[in-house]
Amino acid sequence: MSVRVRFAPSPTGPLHIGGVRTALYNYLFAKKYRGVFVLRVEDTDQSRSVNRAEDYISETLNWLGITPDESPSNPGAAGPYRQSQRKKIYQKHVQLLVGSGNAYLAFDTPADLQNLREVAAQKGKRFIYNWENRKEHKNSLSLSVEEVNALIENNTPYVVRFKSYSKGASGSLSLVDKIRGDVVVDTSLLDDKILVKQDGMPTYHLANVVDDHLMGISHVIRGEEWLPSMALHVLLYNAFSWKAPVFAHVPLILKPTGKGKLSKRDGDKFGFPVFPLRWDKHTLGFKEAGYLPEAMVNYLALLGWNPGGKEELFSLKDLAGLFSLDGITKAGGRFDPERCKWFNQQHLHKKNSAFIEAYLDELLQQKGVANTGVSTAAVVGLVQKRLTLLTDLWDESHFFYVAPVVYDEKAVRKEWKEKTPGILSEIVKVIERAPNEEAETSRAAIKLWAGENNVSLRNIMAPLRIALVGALNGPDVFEICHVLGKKNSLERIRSAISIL
RNA sequence: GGCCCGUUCGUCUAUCGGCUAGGACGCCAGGUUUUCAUCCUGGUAAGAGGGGUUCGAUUCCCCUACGGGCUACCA
Repeated sequence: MSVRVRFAPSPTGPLHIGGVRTALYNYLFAKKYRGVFVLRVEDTDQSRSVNRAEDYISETLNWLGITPDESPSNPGAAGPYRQSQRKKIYQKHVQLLVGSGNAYLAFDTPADLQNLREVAAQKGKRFIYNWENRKEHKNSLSLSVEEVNALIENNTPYVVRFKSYSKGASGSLSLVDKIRGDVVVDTSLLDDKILVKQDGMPTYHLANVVDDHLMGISHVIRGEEWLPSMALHVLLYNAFSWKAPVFAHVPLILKPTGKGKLSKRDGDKFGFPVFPLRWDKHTLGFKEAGYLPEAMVNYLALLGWNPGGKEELFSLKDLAGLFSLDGITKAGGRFDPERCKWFNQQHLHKKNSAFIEAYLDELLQQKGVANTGVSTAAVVGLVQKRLTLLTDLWDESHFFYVAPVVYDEKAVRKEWKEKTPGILSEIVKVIERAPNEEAETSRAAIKLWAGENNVSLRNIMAPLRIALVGALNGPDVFEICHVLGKKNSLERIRSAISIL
């Protein structure tokens, strides 16, 4: 059987990290079995759909490198890939269900239902529209054919409900989830879910089942929040006499601390992004926060799944080769920002330096730093291993481009002594005399001078660093000198001597 | 409340009846780097509780507790 999987988000806003992982698992599964990864947009709720959201989803998948094989913008033979464009298909199929007695028309208004709920709530119960009471409501089961026809003639709004269980039938339904194993449900506890809304649009349940079948989906890999609906969906497949796909419900991603699943607001609360890309001014994404798509993919893949070995650093390609539904965890996993950062650091260190150089060049342009003659490649060479986030780049490299204007107070107090200007003046001469600008040349020359003049290296290195960087951090001092160039370096030392 | 799912170090996880319970993040200590970071070495810390089954249970079963999800004319 050929593998066809789908990621079916609802375009109601920015895709969040849990959705991203579901998409990733679908992609990995498809690639592992040389199958097809479909993107289907579930925009059946007109009131909640946001135009921009569909683009956002595509951009996110592209950024992560998990591009769908079939999608609204790149349709295959199973289109259209937007549910709002498949209305006729659903109408046709729901007729089948009504015709076979598996579904019926219900004329109860939202107000009616609200009322029933309130009455039940007063008795401390919950109203469920099902086999126990469906005959008491206003629907094509309780009304005569003439009454129903009259209502339809009068354009009375109605919904279509699924007849989920009938009295006397066996309520025990055994379901199989690839991750959880057997799940037995009592279908007499199910309610008669609405299949088609008053506006003629299908609900998720109908659209989902019809589309998955028509699009030839072999495996439904989706979030655990759908587990309770699996029985309804299987019942629907049965009602259509269709073979149900394999279901795999993946565990949810939980908040780093506290209760519940990760939500939009947790980003602000914990100070990390929860969205892949920037959505608006207030919600920036992992990308803008300096995360690499490789790191996101790696971290997310391993949150809720693992291949078993001790290796943890994987590329998307590695993961696609290793992926298996069997390795998915049953329990929900907490999002750990620290661990996510670590993955980013690791991938950043492994990243082709040309990528970081390009990022730096762009950054310099943004900062309005004119051509300083400093080699971007050389800077990245010294600085790449010091990055955790891409956005650390300026912190780590600004002093290559902008001479210190202020000097770290604490550092100066500690390391800038009375004799320091004198020593540095001599160092200036030593550097001037050096035959070339190589780091090792100046290192050797200064070491030699220090030895000859009985000055401890500490009294040279720290002040030198303060003069060049403005603080006591950064790469090797001589390497900095080398990248800065002799002229630049000497200027900085002289200027520090005069200022401090 | 009802229904469903889950439960190994603080966190992500390995273990598919034999365990001195392994790895990773974090944290702590040491080393390298005359700085900081990287890197290396070591340390810290766990199978929710109670019953079974078994020669033996983290592993299988039951109960309890706790956590999570669902319970819309939202997905």
